[in-house]
Amino acid sequence: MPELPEVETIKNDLAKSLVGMRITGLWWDSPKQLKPSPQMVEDNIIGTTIEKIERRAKIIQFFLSNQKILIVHLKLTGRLLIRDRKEPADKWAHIILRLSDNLDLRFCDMRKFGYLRIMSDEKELDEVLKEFGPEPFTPEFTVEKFKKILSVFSLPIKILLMDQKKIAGVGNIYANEALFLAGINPRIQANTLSNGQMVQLFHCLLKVLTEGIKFRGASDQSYLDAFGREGEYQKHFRVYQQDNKSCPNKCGGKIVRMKLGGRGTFYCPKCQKL
DNA sequence: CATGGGTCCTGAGTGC
DNA sequence: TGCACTCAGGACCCAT
Repeated sequence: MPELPEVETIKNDLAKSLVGMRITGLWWDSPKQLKPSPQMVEDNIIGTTIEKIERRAKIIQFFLSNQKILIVHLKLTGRLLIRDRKEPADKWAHIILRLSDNLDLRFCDMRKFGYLRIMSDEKELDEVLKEFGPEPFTPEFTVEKFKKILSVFSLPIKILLMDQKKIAGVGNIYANEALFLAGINPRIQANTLSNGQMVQLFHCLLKVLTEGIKFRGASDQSYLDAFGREGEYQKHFRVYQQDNKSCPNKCGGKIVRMKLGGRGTFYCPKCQKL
């Protein structure tokens, strides 16, 4: 599933290839995934030029020449593929933007949880984006800010890490990996971590996110970049989906899978004690 | 503020 | 071989 590193990779691919392109058409077979409605999206994008493409949290933003912004959330199984129009149809393609130079931007989504949404102006976009917590890799994401957030909540630390309102962009893969690297049990209440543990976790989180970007994301089930290529980070998972394998720290223990907040959670009981 | 449940959706996996 | 069933999960919504 696309998290910060995967969405960042896709955004960079798109920015490289699509800035300056004109949107000439829209095709869809899944109306619910075009918000607020297919007609509204169509009316606001046709004939515009893509001026800038950015990412905030797991959301990709296309800034258009008419000052509207098209945002995309890939959720669990969404893909954005740049294709030549004559290339064969992609599996699970539900929305296609027709672009200049005979290009398609194909939104494919097996589970149909993702969406495209047109924002009428920057103000409306800001209303959405301001709900997110601090963005990793920006100056506002400091160790002090991180510690402050953790100290306010008694939630299990893994649930806090994945809460987009608290910290932006972190999902299940990178939360599991960061907690393992930091040697912190996913169930521990955030506000009971020691200063040292919080500092450690801050650095481990940035480390795994950096690794994820370096390896162009993790293709554990359905993720592909904008050119249809798999990422490599799944080859470097320490604990995510590694249940029953021996702990990478060679502690002699085995990685265990449990449920936390309804989500698959992977950890080493010996290295990440409660 | 915390916690737990339901919702969206469909491919993959299991059991018979 | 095929049918019925369960499971997975990001974000959001609701009730308690």
